[in-house]
Amino acid sequence: MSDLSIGKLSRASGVKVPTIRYYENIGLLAAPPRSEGGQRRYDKADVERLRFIRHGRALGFGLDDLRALQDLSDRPNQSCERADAIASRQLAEVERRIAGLEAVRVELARMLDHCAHGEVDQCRVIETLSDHALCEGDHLKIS
Amino acid sequence: MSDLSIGKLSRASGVKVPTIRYYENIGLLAAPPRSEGGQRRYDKADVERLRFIRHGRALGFGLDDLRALQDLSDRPNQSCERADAIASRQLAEVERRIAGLEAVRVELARMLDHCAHGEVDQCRVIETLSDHALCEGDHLKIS
DNA sequence: CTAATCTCTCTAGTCACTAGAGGTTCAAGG
DNA sequence: CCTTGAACCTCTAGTGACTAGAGAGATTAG
Repeated sequence: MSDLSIGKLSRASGVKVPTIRYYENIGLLAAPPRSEGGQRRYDKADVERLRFIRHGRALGFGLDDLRALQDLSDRPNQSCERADAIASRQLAEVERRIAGLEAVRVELARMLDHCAHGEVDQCRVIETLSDHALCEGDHLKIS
Repeated sequence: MSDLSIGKLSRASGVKVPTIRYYENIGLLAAPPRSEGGQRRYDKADVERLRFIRHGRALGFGLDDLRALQDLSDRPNQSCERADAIASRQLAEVERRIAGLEAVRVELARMLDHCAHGEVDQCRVIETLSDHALCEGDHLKIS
C-alpha cells in the first residue's frame, strides 16, 4: 500500500533513520524492498513494528527481548507464558535498579546537605567519596 | 612504603586488575613505577585513589566527573563549589532516572496484572507494547 | 531542468569496561 | 640455586545500542 521512504518511516514511528538501518543490520527489522535507485521502501506494517520496538525500548527491554516478543506476536496462537516471563524479568530488573538508585539518591543528597560550602579541605562531597565508611546505606551495585 | 603488585592493589581497592590498567590507559590513574622486570608497583596512596574512584562509580559518576573531583581533592584550598556542582548535577540525573524507571515500573506492573495468561492473541503484554495509547502514564525517555 | 533534500554504504566513535591470546616475571618450596 | 605455577605484561577485539561523519548517488518540488 503506502510507500514510505526511510525518512517518512522515521517520522511516523519516532525512530531515527540511522537506528532503523541499524535494526535492519542486526536482523531486528526485516530488510524491505528497494526502489529502482536502491532506496528502502516501507509499508504501514513497518510503522507498527517500529512503534512496538520503540515502546519496548522505552520500557527498558533489550533488543533480544524485543526480538523474542515480536516473534511471539507474529504467532498469536501460542501461550503468552514466554511473554509474561520476559516482562516479569524486566519488572524485577527495573525494581532492582530503582532500589539501587534510591540508595544512591539518599547518599548524594546527604553528601550535599552536609557540605559546608567552604573549601575543598572540609568538603563533605570529596570526603564522602574518599571514605566509603562515611556513608550509612548500602548503595553498591547500581549498574 | 608498601610495595603493591597490581593484584594486591586490586584486592585492597576492590577494583579489578584489567580495570586498573584501563584507568591508567585513559589517564585516570597515574602510571606507577615499574619493577626491574617491568611490572607495576603501587603504594598506599593508590589504594585510596582507587577506592575514591570505586565509590564514585557506585554513585553513578562518570569517569570524567571523577577525574575532575580527584583534581579538586588534590588541591584542597579551592572552594568546593565545583565539587558541589558536579554532585548536584549527578543528584538531578539520578532523580530523573528514578522518575523514569518508576513510570516504567508502573506500566510493566499494570501490563502483567492485566494479563489473562491465555494465548498471545489476547495477551496484554504484547498488546500494550503494540499500542502505546493503551498506557496511561508518560514513561518516555528512561535512558 | 535544476537545486535542495534525502538516501546510500561504510567506518569509526561512544562508555566503561571485559575477554582472550601469547608471552614474561615473580615468589615460594625443595 | 632451581623449578614450578601463579601472577603479570601488551595488544586486540567485543559488549549494547546506537551516533556521527564522509563521500557519493537518488528523488522530488518548483
